[in-house]
Amino acid sequence: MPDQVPTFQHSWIGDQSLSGELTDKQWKILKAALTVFTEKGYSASTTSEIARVAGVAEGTIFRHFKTKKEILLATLIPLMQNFIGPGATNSLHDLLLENDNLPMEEVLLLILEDRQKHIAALWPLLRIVLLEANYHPELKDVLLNNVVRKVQKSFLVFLEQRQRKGELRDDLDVWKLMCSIFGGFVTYLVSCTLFPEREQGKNNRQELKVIVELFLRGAQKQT
Amino acid sequence: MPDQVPTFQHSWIGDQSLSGELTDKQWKILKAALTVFTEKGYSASTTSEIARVAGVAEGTIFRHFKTKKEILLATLIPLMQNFIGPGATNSLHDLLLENDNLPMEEVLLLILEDRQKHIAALWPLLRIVLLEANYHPELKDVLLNNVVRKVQKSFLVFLEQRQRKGELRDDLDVWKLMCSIFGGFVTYLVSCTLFPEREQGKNNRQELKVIVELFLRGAQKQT
Amino acid sequence: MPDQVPTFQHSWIGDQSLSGELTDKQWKILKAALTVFTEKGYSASTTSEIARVAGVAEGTIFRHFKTKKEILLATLIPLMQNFIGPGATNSLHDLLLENDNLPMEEVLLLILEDRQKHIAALWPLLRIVLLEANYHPELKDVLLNNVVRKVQKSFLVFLEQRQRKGELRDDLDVWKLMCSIFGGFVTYLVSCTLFPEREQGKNNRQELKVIVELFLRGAQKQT
Amino acid sequence: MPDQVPTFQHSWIGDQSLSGELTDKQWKILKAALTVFTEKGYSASTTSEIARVAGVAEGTIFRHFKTKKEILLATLIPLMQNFIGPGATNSLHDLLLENDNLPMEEVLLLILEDRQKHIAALWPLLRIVLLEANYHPELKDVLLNNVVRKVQKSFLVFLEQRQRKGELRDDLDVWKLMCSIFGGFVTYLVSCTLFPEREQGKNNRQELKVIVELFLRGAQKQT
DNA sequence: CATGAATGAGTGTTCATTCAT
DNA sequence: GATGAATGAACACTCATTCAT
Repeated sequence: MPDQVPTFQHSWIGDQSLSGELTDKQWKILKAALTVFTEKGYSASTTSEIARVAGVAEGTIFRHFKTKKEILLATLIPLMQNFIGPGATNSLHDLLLENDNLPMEEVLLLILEDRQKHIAALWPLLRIVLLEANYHPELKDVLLNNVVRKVQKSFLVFLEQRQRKGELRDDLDVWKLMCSIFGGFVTYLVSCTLFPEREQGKNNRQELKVIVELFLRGAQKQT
Repeated sequence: MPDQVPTFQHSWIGDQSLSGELTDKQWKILKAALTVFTEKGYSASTTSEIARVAGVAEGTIFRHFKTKKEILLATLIPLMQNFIGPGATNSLHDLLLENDNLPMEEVLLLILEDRQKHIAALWPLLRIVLLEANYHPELKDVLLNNVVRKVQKSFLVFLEQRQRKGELRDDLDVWKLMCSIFGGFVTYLVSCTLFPEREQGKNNRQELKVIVELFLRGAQKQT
Repeated sequence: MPDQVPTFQHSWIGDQSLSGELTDKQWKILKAALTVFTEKGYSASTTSEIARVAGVAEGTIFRHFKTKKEILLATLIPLMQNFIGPGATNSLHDLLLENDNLPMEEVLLLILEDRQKHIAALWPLLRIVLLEANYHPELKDVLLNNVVRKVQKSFLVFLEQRQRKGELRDDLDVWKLMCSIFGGFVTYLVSCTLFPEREQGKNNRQELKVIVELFLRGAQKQT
Repeated sequence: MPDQVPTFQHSWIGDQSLSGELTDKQWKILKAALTVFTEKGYSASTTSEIARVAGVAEGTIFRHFKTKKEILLATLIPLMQNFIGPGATNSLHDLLLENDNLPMEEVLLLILEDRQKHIAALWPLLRIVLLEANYHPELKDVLLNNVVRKVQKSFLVFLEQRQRKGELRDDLDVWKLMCSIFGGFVTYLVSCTLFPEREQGKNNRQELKVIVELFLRGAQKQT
């Protein structure tokens, strides 16, 4: 996955790499750190293993990053800022632009399919971000501001548009609409992972369609 | 929270406390361990801090638990089996029994209010369980079998009843119904925590009502 | 082996058991200590294992012996004084008395056979005594004075008798005679243990006979 | 003693020092370990004392040796393979070659004198090897194969030669001849150490001569 | 007198960090 | 800049010894 990341463009931790350029060494170290953190979590990872995986000497790591914690931040924060965040909204944005005239139901299905692919590809990275954000406020802040809020915003914008178009109820808070569709969708993804037997042999697109339909028409039996 | 736990009645790790009785010392150690794990996570916690918090010598800990990991399991597994799991279903069960004749909408509201209180009370505990389950398969197993499956089941039973009564659509998988209401609800709770400013001055019960209403009637504008 | 030890009659370590009587508890502890020390050596043994093997509480041990080291001394010193030492000389003494008129060659054979049996029976005990004597001067003293010197003395007395009878050269130090026969014999025993394949299918008594014959007639080819 | 050891040329424990070169630090650690083990035995020695004696940090030890036990093996095994073993046979070999035409009696005397010096110089090392071989099969194996068997072999070869020359009885197992002279000699050495008063004022060479003479001519009075 | 839970100094070992080369 | 040996504080865990019951 990191191979698609062009370069870390914006901010950086500490005083190194202010230019936004990453040397080959730094790149190798961060890639290695991500691999190791992803497998064992931050606390259970050792700098010596990161060095080994990166193919550099242990001392070299501390020439680029003052502490182990700085490696964590230098790995995850740029990834959130430049990769997870943008990645989460860009494709969404394009998708919405290109399908502005499609009916709600179909656009939502496209969105969910796109999100599903995206999340699956990013899962190991997302997992470590979500886990470590619990113990490192710096991560939590960036996660909220650069990922969560952005995703919310594009969703909200989309929902508001459709609301204005008259395709969605306007007696309800858009926020709750988002909770509903997003929550239903994520819970479905999680339950597919936890209980894979339940989804065996089913058509994924068909299943997502049901989620969308349920969101739009509601659970109550029509009389 | 642990103060409400009467005694750990069922299983226990290793051969100690098979009777389900916890000595005062064991209780103190586990309570301290829970506190420390909750604050720092398992890996970053030290047995010496647990001992300090428990007010016992470090050696005492190892008289009761062979390894640090056993402390983790001995803390979280019984809590899941005897406290989180039952706590998650018991009150739900009673609630459903007592309100069998209430309309869907009202019962769901009662359920969500009850769940919200429950989750809020348990949050620190739930958080550490969810986090550590990522690194300890033993925890994941118990979490799935003693908590997740149980909660699902009571939900499903309830939804199926109402489906049979004709109050819910029967052209849909109950499982998806559950994903929808459960996901919408949890996402709402999470977003309240992450963005408290959004809920300020709002009536909680009123908000939950909207969630329920949205679930039942759907997001699409009625024509 | 300890079952044959009647009671520890003489000295005792510390102020307990001056009477020479051993309570049942003390007996059990010392027997257990001997077992454990014999298997793992003193340093690698733990008082908790001794207690377990003895079937008493760990605290009970320290009611009878002030320190772990005192257990070692209380176990091995009386055994050397009352069991190994006497055992090494008594049977020898009897054997010599009863066979005063037998020729040198035959008596020596009887002696070696008797010693071989004795050493084989005592080996685990002798081994721990010889090993720990290297690290505990108190043990070394008792070993020298109560075992080594005694064995030497009976040997020397015997050899001197035979020397006076004209059966042994009197131009040589009896001491050296003893070194020769004793050393040859012990080396033979050790090599039997280290290289058991070498003795397979051989008649033990015949082998000992060769040792004796070699000692008496020498290695040089007679012309 | 270690100062005479040039470098450890052959095998080594683990994957360090395969080249047979020892860094200064490794050398210091092993020398310190040998000192401490020699004084207190393996079990009673602590890695912290070894570090102190070696003049390095405790952590440094574990950069070179994975466990305490590996220190023991890395110390004693190469010493047996490259120092004790060869040292035990080399000088013997030369001695026999150079004195092939000397009479048995004189060669044996030279051998014993040489062995005596050798053993005296090596005694602390030999002692710890013999003691710890009782608890560590790996040590026992190397001791048997690289020391004991080698010494035996050179002895046996020598004795067989002399047997063929007609200087030793050929009606006897060479093995027993070896037990006899070797055992008598070692027992003499041991008794000199245990009872130094006995040898005071005596001429060592003269004493060894008696041992040899006794071995060759036997203890029986010639008529 | 016997117990065994409690102790805490000490153990072997790890690891983030430093620094001479 | 890169190295990797060295560090030493901290870690999980052990165990001889104590002492309230």
